[in-house]
Amino acid sequence: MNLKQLSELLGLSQTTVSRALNGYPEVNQKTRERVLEAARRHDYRPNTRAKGLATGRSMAIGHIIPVSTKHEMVNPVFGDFIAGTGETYSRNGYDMVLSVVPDSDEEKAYRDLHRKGTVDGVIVHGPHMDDFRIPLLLDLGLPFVVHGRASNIERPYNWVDVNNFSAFRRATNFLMDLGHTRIALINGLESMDFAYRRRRALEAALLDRGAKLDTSLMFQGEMTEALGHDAMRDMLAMPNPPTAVLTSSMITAIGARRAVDEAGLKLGKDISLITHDDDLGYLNNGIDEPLFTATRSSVRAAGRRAAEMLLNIIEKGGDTKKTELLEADLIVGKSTGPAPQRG
Amino acid sequence: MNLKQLSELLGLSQTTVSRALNGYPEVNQKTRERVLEAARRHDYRPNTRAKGLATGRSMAIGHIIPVSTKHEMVNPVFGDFIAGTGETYSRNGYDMVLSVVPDSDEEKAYRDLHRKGTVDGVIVHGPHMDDFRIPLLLDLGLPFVVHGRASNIERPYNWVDVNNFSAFRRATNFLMDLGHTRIALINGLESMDFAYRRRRALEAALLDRGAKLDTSLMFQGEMTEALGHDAMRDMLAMPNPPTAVLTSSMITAIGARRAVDEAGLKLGKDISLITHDDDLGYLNNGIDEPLFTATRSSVRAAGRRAAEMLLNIIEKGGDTKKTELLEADLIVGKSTGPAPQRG
DNA sequence: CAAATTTCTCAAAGCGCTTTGGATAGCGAT
DNA sequence: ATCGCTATCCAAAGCGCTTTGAGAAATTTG
Repeated sequence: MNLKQLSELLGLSQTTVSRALNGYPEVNQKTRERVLEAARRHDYRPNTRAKGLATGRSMAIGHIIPVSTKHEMVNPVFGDFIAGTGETYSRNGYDMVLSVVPDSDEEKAYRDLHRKGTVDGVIVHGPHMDDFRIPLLLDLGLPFVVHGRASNIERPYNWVDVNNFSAFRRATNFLMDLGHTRIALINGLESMDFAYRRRRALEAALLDRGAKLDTSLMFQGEMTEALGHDAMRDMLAMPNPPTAVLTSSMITAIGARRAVDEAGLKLGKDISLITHDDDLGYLNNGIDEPLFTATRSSVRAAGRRAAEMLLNIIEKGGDTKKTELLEADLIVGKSTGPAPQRG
Repeated sequence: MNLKQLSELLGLSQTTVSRALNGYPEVNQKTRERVLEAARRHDYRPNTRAKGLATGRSMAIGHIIPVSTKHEMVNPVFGDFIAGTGETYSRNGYDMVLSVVPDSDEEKAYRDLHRKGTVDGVIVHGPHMDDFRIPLLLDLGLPFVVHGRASNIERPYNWVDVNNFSAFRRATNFLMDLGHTRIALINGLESMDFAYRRRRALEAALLDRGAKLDTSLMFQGEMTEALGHDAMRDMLAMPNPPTAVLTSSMITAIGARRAVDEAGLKLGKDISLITHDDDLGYLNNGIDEPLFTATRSSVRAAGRRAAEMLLNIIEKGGDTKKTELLEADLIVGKSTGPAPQRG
């Protein structure tokens, strides 16, 4: 059933039927009802492509996921993030189109999405400190929102980010209040902007109180369980191990905990740990009392906000760039305690 | 730059340019080269919607992700699976469109995707034993491939699945060879087909050797860390705890390990554990020696296979249904050992 | 050299929708 | 009766592409 058939069936023109369905005023109330009723009865759905061709809109938002041949890993946070964006899209009649491309083709993928008119806008994931995608998209003129920020980029753009700096500063201060001064960091790759900010926050908080940052306690890498485990194991084997550790993800925290267990130590007593918690559905940090003390910020909620911002930009236009900084909660759990006294 | 402009620029008709670009034979080699060169130089990309409208194809595959308001959880496996499908799609010029919908609207979502012509086919995730989506899609006539199977459905359909039954039977036999007879199962929700099959496999393997299945050792639920932890903790508190446990996911296995650690026991010595491992990028099961003994099958590879099957069906047609059963590897790691002798 | 093919190119229709620019009818006002 | 509105409706153009059905030019054949 298409528009033509529907209109013939009703004895009306396509124009009138189209207007009736799309809520234009210049159509009699009676006919509008007749049209709506017929559309419902025949389960009429306008063809997306035809509609898009006529309106110049695609009613779709793109997400590009680069995969590297070296470390072909999908960010575990990704599923929850797009669950958030996706909710917003479908509530507003948009589709989400995902492109999984080799990272060497990433620029081409954005250009194609734009030239081919597949999407009305895109969301950029996991920005690096100096991310080429931002100037690229600004130049293309394709509406976009970045989940995160890129420290080295001057030109304004739209973003939604969690305040990584304040979160990790608070976490550091919390540990120092408990008497910790040797604080390690098991971070994501510091070419990623969020990781860079977290490290800087730790550094700043330590300096603020006259403590020093020990670079031998700084680890970075893909945030796997193995990274957390190996880093923690190596630190515990040091002559002078840290008394507290910050980790950038629940997954690395779990790995770190394994190393602590293996060493026969107890988390929150022998060594303290604070992790960042993206509040992923399948990895919740304890129901009643949280397992880990954590800086928590729902990545799913961030997805919702980013999508809302993008749709708003696409529909309302407006040339001033929008930004939104989400604050993380500091949730106190069982993994932190006073710094142990050295004998 | 669109077709019209490009053809005017070349002094050719749209017909000829279109044919030259799409590789039709009835165009002079010289002109074809001229056209291709001009298209390249002006970075011409045909508009997706216009092309789709003309051809009746959308060059897109849909994935529908239902979210329940009760347990709004995104399957952690999902990210890797669509990484697999997505690779195949983009290699073949297809887009992937994702729809996140409240589970109450799921049927409508499939119908809409079909009526609106948004996609040429869909992939169905996580089938239940008696999944309404399969007859629905068969009736709609929308090409689809199921990742998994639905035990209670008779009509043939296309699927790609891992052999859950043989995997869990092998795992059970492996444990029994080590002397274990009290074997627990921490499963996914048994309304899910894969979970049902795994339980049946355990049951069959036990019966085969004259052992009995103890229903008090059977757990099921969303496969979270907490499920694994709580189930294991409860079992260890039993008067007669199991000596071995099967888990359905790495995440629950991690939770189970935590309970074992908390009880001061040692995995692979005091209690054995075999988990199913979907070989997720961020959760790899040890580099050199696997942490957990596991039945391993890459969900990403399954995604690739499912996508290839679907594209093949869409392009080649053919009415006989295709199926593909992937075998899981049994990987021996540190979490299993001989059954402890009771004092 | 004319006729029959083959090769190459094009104009125009069509995909299913929106939107522009009228047309028509009804109605009170002149 | 005429005019000016307003309220409704419609025919047709257009979005950017593919494809059908022909025509012109080049080539082969008798």
